[in-house]
Amino acid sequence: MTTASQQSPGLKERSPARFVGGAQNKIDQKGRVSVPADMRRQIDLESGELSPVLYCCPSLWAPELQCGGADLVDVLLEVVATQDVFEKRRAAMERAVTTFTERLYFDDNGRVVVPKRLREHAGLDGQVAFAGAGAFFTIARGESLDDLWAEATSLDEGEREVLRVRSMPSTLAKGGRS
Amino acid sequence: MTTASQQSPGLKERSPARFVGGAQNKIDQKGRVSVPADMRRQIDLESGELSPVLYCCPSLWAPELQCGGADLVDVLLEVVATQDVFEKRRAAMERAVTTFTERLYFDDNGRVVVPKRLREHAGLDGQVAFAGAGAFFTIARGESLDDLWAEATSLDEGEREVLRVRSMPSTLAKGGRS
DNA sequence: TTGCGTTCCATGAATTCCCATGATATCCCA
DNA sequence: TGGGATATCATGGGAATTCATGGAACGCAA
Repeated sequence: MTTASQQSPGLKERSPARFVGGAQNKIDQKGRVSVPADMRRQIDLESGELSPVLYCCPSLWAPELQCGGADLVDVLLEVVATQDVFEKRRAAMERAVTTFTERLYFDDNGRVVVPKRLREHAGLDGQVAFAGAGAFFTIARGESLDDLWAEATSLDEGEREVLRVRSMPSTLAKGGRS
Repeated sequence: MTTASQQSPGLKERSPARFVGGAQNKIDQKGRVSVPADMRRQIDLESGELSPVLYCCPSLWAPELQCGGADLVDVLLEVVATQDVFEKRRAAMERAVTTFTERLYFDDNGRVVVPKRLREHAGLDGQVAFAGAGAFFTIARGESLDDLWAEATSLDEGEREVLRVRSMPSTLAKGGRS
């Protein structure tokens, strides 16, 4: 409600922040990985009656995979749309998003097989990290979760102070205006 | 029937969650904690038809957890969006807010299991303190409620004034909690 | 046959569910 | 307005289920 009114008119009203949390699982020789239960649950939710499917796209910005439900391509196209690049470049990106996205199916243990091409793009081997990113989640190297954590918790004092002050309850007591 | 329930005409029917009050509960070996009944009630309210879920995010500026309903991630992303940091830095922060925020489910007794990573971030063990903070509430080490109280009651007049101004939401100021 | 991909079953560990308990708080009615 | 009856809460422990993962069996094409 609150944020919906601030979004650009064209955007569809979708439930925000579906994928959260992080996890580390193993990928085996055959390329099988268990998708963390809670993320699978989100996919289940969204797919309703249909049998749940995982859409998986190599990130154009990092050695990782971007995954989500049936709306993943839409989501990624929106992301691309926010990029400040030339029209031609953007067209290429849109093309890539649609062309290289793969549709993966779950076995009855909640695993998917990540195709070799995608595995290689993200350098997946042994431990892999799942990271919720709102409208989608990412799969990357196993240590990447710790990297992210380190990055997030390594604020210098200046930043910390700014954050603290601005995030006092007053700032967060939303709902005042609409 | 209290007069406090009168709302100014402009306000939405569905008021945003306001978490107030404090409590101390125990966290057990399995990482389970009872969420104080009144805070749980706020979550229930806000979630409406949906089964109530608790979102739980490690604070980036203190050893504590920020918790709230389904809109917590939105709230935190708004905060991050106000930050004056490099684009790249902000992206990392946004990512952190989603990746390290966990979605927790209540058991029949109103308990949630706090994942190990979050427990460690906040140093939760034994007694833990819940503190309402407006749009969200925090979970921290057990003694911190007393610390908070001590801190709040030991401000000099200058500090007190600053705090008062910063933490007085305009709507509350004019709306008039009696 | 050999290599590759897929489906199925097995297993230990972790997590969730469920019931029991004591302690407060709330209600109700004389 | 007492004070007992009844709900609500916070907490503990054990049973049952889910999860992640490994490996075997199966089918298919080169």
